[in-house]
Amino acid sequence: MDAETIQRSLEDGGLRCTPQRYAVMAFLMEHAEHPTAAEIFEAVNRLDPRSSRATIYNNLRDLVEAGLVREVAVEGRAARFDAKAVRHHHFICDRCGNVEDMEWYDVPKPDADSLGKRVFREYELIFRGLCARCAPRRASRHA
Amino acid sequence: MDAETIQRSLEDGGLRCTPQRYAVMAFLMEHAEHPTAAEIFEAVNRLDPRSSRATIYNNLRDLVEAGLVREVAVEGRAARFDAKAVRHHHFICDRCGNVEDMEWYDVPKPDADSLGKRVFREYELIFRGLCARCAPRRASRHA
DNA sequence: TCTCAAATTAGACAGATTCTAAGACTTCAT
DNA sequence: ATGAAGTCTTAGAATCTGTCTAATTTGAGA
Ligand SMILES: [Mn+2]
Ligand SMILES: [Mn+2]
Ligand SMILES: [Zn+2]
Ligand SMILES: [Zn+2]
Repeated sequence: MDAETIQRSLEDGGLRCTPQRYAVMAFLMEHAEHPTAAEIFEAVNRLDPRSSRATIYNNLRDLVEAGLVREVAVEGRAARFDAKAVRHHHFICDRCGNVEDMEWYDVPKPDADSLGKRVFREYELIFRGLCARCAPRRASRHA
Repeated sequence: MDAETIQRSLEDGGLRCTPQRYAVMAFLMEHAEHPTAAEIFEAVNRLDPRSSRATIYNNLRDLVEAGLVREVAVEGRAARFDAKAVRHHHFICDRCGNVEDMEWYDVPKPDADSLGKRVFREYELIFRGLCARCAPRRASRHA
């Protein structure tokens, strides 16, 4: 992944390009597996400069607020993060909790009636079932 | 809500009808506001018999596994629960995190190609934006 | 160079959920 | 009715995730 590209996307989001912030963004742009904050912390600290846990969380928050990163909540597990490159839906595995990207397609938005006074911003489609790794051992009941 | 109905739905799910489990299921069937485990704990303990926190969580897990209850993960907040009466989508407020029901409508499932070896079980549509209560004060930045 | 806001840090803290180990309750076969 | 075996509940400890605090460092701009 080109350093220029990463730096530019931070600046586009109105964020200064600090070494720690750069490391988080770079890791997310290079890894599409929806890592958790803990995984990002571990990964970026295998190389210098070291980032503290607080900084990982601070930067993830900043990146999400800037719209550069998406946070995916998974029931009962740590949040996962995702550099929003191209629009896409998600598939979440019932068994292992893995989040996988699914090709984007539009679906009809809810009509004004059912929205009422709510202000619509976006939607996403979540598919559930068993991922390719879990499907074969479907019979076994526990992770 | 009819006691018979609640009891029957537990048995349909293959679960024994204990007083504590009944209390959780009854509360969920009578309250559509997607309560958290803590809210359920507090509510069912305003009357006897008392349920411990562990029992609330145990029973919520059992109910979810039995397919009687849905768990809704919201970024950065406690999980919310939902007796799956009628099929519906969800609207989640960006500002206050409230989860609201939206009328169900079908959308096209992903094609076999993009599913690959995954086993599809269900999908849900999540809308995001501002709820009716938050929309008016849209300008203010913090909850 | 100086100043000041922004960013980082270690560690304390808090909230949500799970785990543990013991006891109580059910079921079911005698 | 009795006893064994499994299921359920419980209090509290433990764990995991994420936030906060207060002190320090950094770096952009004057
Ligand atoms: Mn993704
Ligand atoms: Mn609902
Ligand atoms: Zn899986
Ligand atoms: Zn709201």
